Amino acid sequence: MEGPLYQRIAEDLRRRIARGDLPVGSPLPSESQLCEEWAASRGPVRQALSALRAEGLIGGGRGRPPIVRTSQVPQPFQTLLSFSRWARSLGRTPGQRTLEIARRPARQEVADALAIDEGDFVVELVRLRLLDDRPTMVERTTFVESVGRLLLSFDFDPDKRSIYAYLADQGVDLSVARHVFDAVAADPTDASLLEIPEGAPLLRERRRAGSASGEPYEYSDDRYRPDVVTFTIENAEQAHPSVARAWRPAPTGSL
Amino acid sequence: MEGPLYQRIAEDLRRRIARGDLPVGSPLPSESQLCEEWAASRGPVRQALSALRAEGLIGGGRGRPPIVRTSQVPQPFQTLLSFSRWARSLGRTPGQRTLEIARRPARQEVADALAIDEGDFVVELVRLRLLDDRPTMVERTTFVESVGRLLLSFDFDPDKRSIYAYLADQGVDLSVARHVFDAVAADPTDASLLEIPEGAPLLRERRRAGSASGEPYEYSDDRYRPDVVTFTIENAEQAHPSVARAWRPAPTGSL
DNA sequence: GAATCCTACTTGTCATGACAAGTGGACCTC
DNA sequence: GAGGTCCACTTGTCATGACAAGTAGGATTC
Repeated sequence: MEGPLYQRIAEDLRRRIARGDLPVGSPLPSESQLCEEWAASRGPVRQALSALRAEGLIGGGRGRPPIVRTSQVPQPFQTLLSFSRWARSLGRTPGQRTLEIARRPARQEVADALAIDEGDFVVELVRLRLLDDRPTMVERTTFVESVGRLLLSFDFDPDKRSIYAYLADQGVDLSVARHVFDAVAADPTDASLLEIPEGAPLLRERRRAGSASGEPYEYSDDRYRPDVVTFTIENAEQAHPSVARAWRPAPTGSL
Repeated sequence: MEGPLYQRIAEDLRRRIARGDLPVGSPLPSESQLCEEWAASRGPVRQALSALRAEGLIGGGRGRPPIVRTSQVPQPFQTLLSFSRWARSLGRTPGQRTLEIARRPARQEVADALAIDEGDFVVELVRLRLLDDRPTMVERTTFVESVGRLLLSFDFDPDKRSIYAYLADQGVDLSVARHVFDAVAADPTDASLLEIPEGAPLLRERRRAGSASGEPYEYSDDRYRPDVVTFTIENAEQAHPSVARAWRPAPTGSL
């Protein structure tokens, strides 16, 4: 383990919480105990605890020791980015049928989103995503060519493996994303793939994702059956909002 | 000004930034200067700067002074809660036509959301919301009776004043909310009010808001014209997500 | 003139010490 | 036993001092 002392302390505590060594509801070691453990002064120890507090992992306050609040902080970024990872985190089985993968010139809308010129080559991927074998979402993703060419390689099968896991292995840094939600009517393709009437309302997520420096790598137009998937924002006056994609088990799910 | 020193320092800096005394892009006073100003040690000063950094107000790093990044931190909670406040923050003119305000027994779905029994009395409010006189959203809001009775009072006109501002004055503490997004087809009422064909896709936000202790006060079913309003989530791997309601000026807005 | 080096200044990290404020339990009193 | 008091222990806040790491600009060298 490297880095500053306070980060090592925080990392160690995070691991102990995640592994259940420090179960939910149990108190953390007191500051003075942590100081002894690490032969550190209170500065780095308090900095580490402050980081965990900001992540929502621990609570507590003056006079009482910090309490473990939750064993795992939700990871909204990965959850919103990868359909298959999200499905598995819910204990459901993701599936997919790749309908088309093509290298072609970018349309205007795509070029705008990816900050390239109209006509520049991009790699487009159209997939039907399934949840427990039920048609759930039609995904039309466009990658800039430098990233997309990795997907055209012969040793990658988009029906077997997560695209994002594969791209991460290849060194593609996807770490910022912007999701815009609206509603659209199902076009004939959507309707036949999702097994709904043409014109039925679909929840559309348009996503642009890219590197930390803001360079866009992918643009996607995803259309969900609203009776299967919803998106949720939890919001409090004095806290950071949390966002999540939610699966709707019953036809008329409650809020 | 009261409270701990570091909070007073942070508050003072926030005010200086908000008032334009420290414009966007300009460097803050160095830590040592702040120490002199406040006759404080580096501890509280750094704690204050750290708070501003967490709020996204300032940037900077080792070796370079902190830079003002933005003069006002977005307030996603209020922005998502109050339509009129959101509209005004965009420089647009909100409008509204109250179609119905009634005291009646709760339906099943509403009772579930408000954690009351079916048949308990609630106050329902149906409003058409306008943006620059264009029909934008149909809002069907239900309040628990203790809150709703405030709206039935004669000295409140829902077409003149923000409901949330009024309720806040009356001591109603709305500070946590949960928003669930999906898509629905416009029913005949939606269609005629929003001036769209029946069956057209609408972006639906179902919102439950309540007190900090989790007691629900209102449940709302809001249906937006997707060509006017979208919702956006900005997401980064190592940062808290930010959420916003967005106005779509052009018929085919870009991402 | 251009590249390099050096230096003053900045923030990041950590140690040590001190006191205030709040909690919870042991203890005592009634 | 009920209630109040006291005290040890916790975290919150702040001061002081030190060194590391990074930046930016001037001085030096080529």
